[in-house]
Amino acid sequence: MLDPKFLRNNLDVVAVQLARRGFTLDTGKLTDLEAERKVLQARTQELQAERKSKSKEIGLAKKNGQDVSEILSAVAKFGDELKAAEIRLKELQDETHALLMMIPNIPHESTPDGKDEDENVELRRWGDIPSFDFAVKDHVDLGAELGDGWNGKGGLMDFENAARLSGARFSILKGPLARMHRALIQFMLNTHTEEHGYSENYVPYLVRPDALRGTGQLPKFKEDLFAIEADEEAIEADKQLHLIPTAEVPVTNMVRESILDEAELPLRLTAHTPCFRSEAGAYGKDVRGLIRQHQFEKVELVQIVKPQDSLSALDELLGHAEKILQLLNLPYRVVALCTGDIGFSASKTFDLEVWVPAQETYREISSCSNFGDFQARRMLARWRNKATGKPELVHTINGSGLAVGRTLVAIIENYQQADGSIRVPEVLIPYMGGMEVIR
RNA sequence: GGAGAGGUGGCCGAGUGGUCGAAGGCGCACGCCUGGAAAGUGUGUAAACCGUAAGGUUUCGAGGGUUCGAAUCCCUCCCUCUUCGCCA
Repeated sequence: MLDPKFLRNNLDVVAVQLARRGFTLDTGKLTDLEAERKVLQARTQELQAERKSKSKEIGLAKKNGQDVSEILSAVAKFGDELKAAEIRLKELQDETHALLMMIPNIPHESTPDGKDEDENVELRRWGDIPSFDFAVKDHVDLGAELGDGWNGKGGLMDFENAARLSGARFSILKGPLARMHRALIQFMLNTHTEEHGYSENYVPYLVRPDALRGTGQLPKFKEDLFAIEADEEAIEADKQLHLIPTAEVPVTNMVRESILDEAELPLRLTAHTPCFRSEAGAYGKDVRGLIRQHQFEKVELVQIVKPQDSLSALDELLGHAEKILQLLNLPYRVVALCTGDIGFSASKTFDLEVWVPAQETYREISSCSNFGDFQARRMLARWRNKATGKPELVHTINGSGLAVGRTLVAIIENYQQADGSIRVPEVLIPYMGGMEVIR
């Protein structure tokens, strides 16, 4: 959420900044709401102050054994007006808040302008794109042909069977492929906790709407989430559980409604979780196979930092994600997302895109964003500034380190051999019980 | 799921209808003391919101109710702890 105070005092400036990302701010609506709110709030508070002082008078008078009937009737006179004012004020505040919750973050000044992903800016490339002296296959074909005879049928990557259980966009991994998937998770977590200073967390996969509002998935992106069936009462009480679309939600919300000591910062948190997304995007070659699933695994990196540190922390976190690709020797590039492509809550985002040989292109494998105080304000996550003695909003940063399924895709395709077998990346061999090739 | 006990400021903890946003302690900040530190000691220190400010409003798990007035009384719900049952 944007700072409501800043917003109403700089409506036109904010509108211009939001226009950079293609969002049209309804300034007229906000102005109208604000005008009515201001008058009403002043009046309401005036009446409340009146009631408060009168009530104190009554208390004193009673104690002194004086007659209070005169004061009582004075209070009764404006009771109805006060009640009506309070109700209307609440309505106005709720309406304004609902509007505010639908407004995306302001892009950071360093975020390049652009209307969509075509205008993202490539910053650098790493690694050598492998050349093959045979026709490369994609991971779907490779996976289906691997493990001949393994448990009878279906290859090591089986979408047909998964579809029978769960429908489209689910997958089954078997044998050494399932193990490599698990190996990747261990490898990523070990690297981040042992080399990059993150603390490991195990977190809930089901969360309440408040947590999702905190990080920005709600209220605007309800259709992308899987919700658990709940009765009217639970929904009314705002307790309906949702499957997490990313570990960002439970991990970032670990600091919600708290005031952190300055000495505790920065917090570097990591967690491996499954992620569930119901997004019903178009099918096509570029989302074939394991690329876009309703259920996938991810190792997430989150940092909670002081505002002045967030830009450098984003660079640092990006480096931590890059390190995984480097250790796996997977070629990738770093892309700065333009204003038209950054997510709702983000002010600045770098994507890591890994080389996918079968598509002869780079595909997103990690998205690292600085949210500024946007999520912190929604969560009421603060730190105590020693200089001022006051609580101030933290800044939040997160990124995938990495998406496990897509990393598996990248390994399968980049490490494929002419006979359809897959070499195991050097760093994963210990995690694979010494296995060097998957056949 | 049953029974019992609880949910108060950054933390602990007092407070059962009125001058309570709330004693006391811890922590923190600044000062005194000290060669320096610790100890001791003095003062200050909840948050959110409105307001340029002065100042004001709200908040004692959440929501509703009673009342001129609620941390305090009533109702509903949530959560935590203990215990029994069940279970991985």
